[in-house]
Amino acid sequence: MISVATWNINSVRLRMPQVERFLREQAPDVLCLQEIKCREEQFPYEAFAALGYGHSAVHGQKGYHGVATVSRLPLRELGRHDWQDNGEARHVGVEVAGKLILENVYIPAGGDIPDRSANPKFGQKLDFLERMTRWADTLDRPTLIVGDFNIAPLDCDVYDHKALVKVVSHTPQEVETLARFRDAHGWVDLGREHIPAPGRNYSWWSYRSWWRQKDQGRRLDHAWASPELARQATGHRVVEETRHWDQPSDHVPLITEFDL
DNA sequence: ATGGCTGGTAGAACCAGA
Repeated sequence: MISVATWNINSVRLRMPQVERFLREQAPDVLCLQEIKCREEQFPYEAFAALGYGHSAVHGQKGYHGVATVSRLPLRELGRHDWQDNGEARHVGVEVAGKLILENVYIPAGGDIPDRSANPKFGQKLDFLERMTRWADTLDRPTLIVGDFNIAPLDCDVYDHKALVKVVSHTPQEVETLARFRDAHGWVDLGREHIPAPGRNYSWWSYRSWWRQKDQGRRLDHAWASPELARQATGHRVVEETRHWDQPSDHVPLITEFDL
């Protein structure tokens, strides 16, 4: 059995107490982090090693973004894609224990206005997805891709579909672009395999207080597997309680278990 | 109903998140 967690941590250095608690309580074999917000030399390797997570693949940058995969099992780094073609650190790929190809990705948020000409960030988000799609079309090994996709694909993945259909993260253009990525490889959305729609399955709530009070969540974080690997997924859960801890990330972790 | 919150880099207000 191999268990893989993914969590947008919103600054790994600030959030290490929460990460430690999560690893002690949930004990996944592998943890994929997004938004570590530090350079590689600033990453808390020693703290992870002390918890048993001595293997890591870190792709960081100063201040923003950044991803890291830490593991109790040996990792072999496979590479880092720059699907936005602008130097931002948003992906790292590894092989876990010679058994699992694991891609850790942080898809761009996309800014405020869902229009490529008015808002270049929205175009960059779509371009990122289209480059991912071309990459997915070439895959020839069972793969797991996890991370913060910054898209809530189903109507039931947001608290109010009608209210959010023009809000970046839930627009038809993003949902359709993500569907083309899915279809390029036949990815299986494990979150909805194990928690069928319209079951409650949010992974993000704004820090702004009334959003939290009204449970206005969105499902932005995902674990998608190749079809053959998806059949080996034996469990999947959202650890929602972390959103109620002190100084929480605005995202909560997902954990998927595989019979490997 | 409002994204009226949060983190990083600054070294005061910005940018970025989504």
